[in-house]
Amino acid sequence: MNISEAARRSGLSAKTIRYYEEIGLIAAAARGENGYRQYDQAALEELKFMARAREVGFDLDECRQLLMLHRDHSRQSRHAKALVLEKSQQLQRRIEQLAAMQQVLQDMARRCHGDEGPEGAILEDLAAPQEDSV
Amino acid sequence: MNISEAARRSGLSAKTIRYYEEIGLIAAAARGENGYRQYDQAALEELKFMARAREVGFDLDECRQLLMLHRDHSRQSRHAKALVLEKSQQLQRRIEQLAAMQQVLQDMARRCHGDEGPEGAILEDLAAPQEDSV
DNA sequence: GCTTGACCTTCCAGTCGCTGGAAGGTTTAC
DNA sequence: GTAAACCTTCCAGCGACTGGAAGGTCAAGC
Repeated sequence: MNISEAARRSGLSAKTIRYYEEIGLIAAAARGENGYRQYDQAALEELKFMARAREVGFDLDECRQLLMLHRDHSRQSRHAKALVLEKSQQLQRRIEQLAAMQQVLQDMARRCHGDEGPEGAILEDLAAPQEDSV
Repeated sequence: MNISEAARRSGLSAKTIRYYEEIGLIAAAARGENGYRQYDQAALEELKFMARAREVGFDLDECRQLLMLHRDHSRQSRHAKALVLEKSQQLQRRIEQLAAMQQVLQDMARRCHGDEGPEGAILEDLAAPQEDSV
């Protein structure tokens, strides 16, 4: 299949697929007589793997590691597990951060009349946050 | 005060402060005889405002809008409230996304022996995720 | 056979929000 | 006097793409 079909099926954009190839993250695709990139099932699986790993929050370097583990999936799930656990903890921390921020925003919105008022509470909040938030 | 002191007190880096000035996000700082940037209390307040707004998740363009509202804080808290509510909703969606991802990672780790096994479940998961996850 | 439009290719530039580093001037402390 | 710690400007680079230009190819319709 051509690149746009591979893109559609993997969930990556054609641009992104070319980019991954360019930086050596995935193997260079086979080419047809016309020079077009050709993707077979195995290549598509790697693209899907990448899309999924990116979605789940791995950065490109982590994806590279996972993909390598995936390719020679002889053993070494320990590496993969460690990677996943670390990423999961990172994600947990990030979620907590965002939740705290969201709390601040909610408080700000709640305390703001939103119509007129002398000078809405929101901007005050950003200028000098409440003691008890975040 | 000089830029490093302003940086210390605002929570931004000196580099970042210069960058904000360069892109016209904050007013150009006054200069001393030696050409060094000088920050007074008012300037420092704007820097703090920026640091806080960034922390809370506004991008630079949103910060620019909020800062403008903050400067002529005559009225128009409606704009600020709308901005904050929208951002809060965005944040909510992002949190839900991340939580879903984290769930996937946790499932992956849980189902992975992590020592040997034929080929740990993690890489399988990325290649072909479980029907019931995400 | 010709045109149209949707593909495909490469390459270069830009995005966002900084960060690092070079090359040089100034101030402060010993 | 000199060393360290500031400050200045400018230019390059990060990650992970995205957009666009310039041009080649392919399939369908007339």
